[in-house]
Amino acid sequence: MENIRKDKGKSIVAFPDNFVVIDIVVTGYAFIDDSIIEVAAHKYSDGKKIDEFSSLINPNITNCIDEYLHDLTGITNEMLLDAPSPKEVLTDFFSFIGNDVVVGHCVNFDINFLYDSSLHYLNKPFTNDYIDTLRYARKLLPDLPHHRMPDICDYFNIKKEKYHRANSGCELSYQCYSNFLTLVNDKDAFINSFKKKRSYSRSSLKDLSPNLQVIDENSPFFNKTFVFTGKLKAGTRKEVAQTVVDHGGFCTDTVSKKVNYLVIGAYEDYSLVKDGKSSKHKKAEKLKLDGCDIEIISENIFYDMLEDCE
DNA sequence: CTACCTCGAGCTCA
DNA sequence: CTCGAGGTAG
Repeated sequence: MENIRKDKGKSIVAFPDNFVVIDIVVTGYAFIDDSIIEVAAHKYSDGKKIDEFSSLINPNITNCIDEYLHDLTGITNEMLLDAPSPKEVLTDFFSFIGNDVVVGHCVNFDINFLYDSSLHYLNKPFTNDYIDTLRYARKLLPDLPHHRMPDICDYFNIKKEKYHRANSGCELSYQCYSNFLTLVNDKDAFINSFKKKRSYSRSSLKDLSPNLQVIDENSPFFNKTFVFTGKLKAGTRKEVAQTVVDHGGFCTDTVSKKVNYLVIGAYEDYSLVKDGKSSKHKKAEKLKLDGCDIEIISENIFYDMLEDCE
């Protein structure tokens, strides 16, 4: 399990003058059980296609194309009978690609398949760096609900016929790639947008406001401040916090002197929590010893309190 | 507060 | 891969 495909190339964001668009057709998504039955590669230099390669592959597995796959691709079992062996095709295919950067949509998937096949049939890894237009799509068109190949083609008005064949897959990937490049105004900014550290912004429970309705001043929640730790059975923390607020209470993310209740959910399965108590739990116990008005209650007691004021 | 870690879900590929 | 939602430490 460790260090799988350790010599695999990197997924890069770049604007190379020379690259090779690739696409493959496989019998399914399982890397171990399924086989590559077609490959294609289109070589580009300074914006022009200068060469191309494609071939079916005979994996030597009888009837490896079922009805579904035939309907999808148009490839038949008979067509594969005359095709060369994986070893022959892959040798020529990798030789054609050379050391160029590889481009494709969700090409990470193709790379993984090719890596495994290369190891298996040629006894060497596939190490080329690659540009995955799926990453570009998600970055440049964040509002699109999906970023599958047909979605991207529709967005750019690219005609997609028989795109489940390797050659047309290359063609479509290239068109998508070109269109994405036109959307990039500032190359450095684009590259940097992939390097940005992820933000850890968390919507705080403090800012929740009551959902409407009249607030019962006699409710045990009224003007009381709650903090949660662990996973709650009743739903997400925010949802539970909302009900507290609706009953006139407050919620925060941190335990302090102003907190009246700490609700203990399930956190045994959190690997981060050592010696059985979360940091919030320990802090609350300390505050209680110091004489603060803070109650540590179980999740179930909390739900009982909720029921009592329905 | 802010910064960083980690687990899991959803996405995408024929 | 990316992100949301949990955690921790300073």
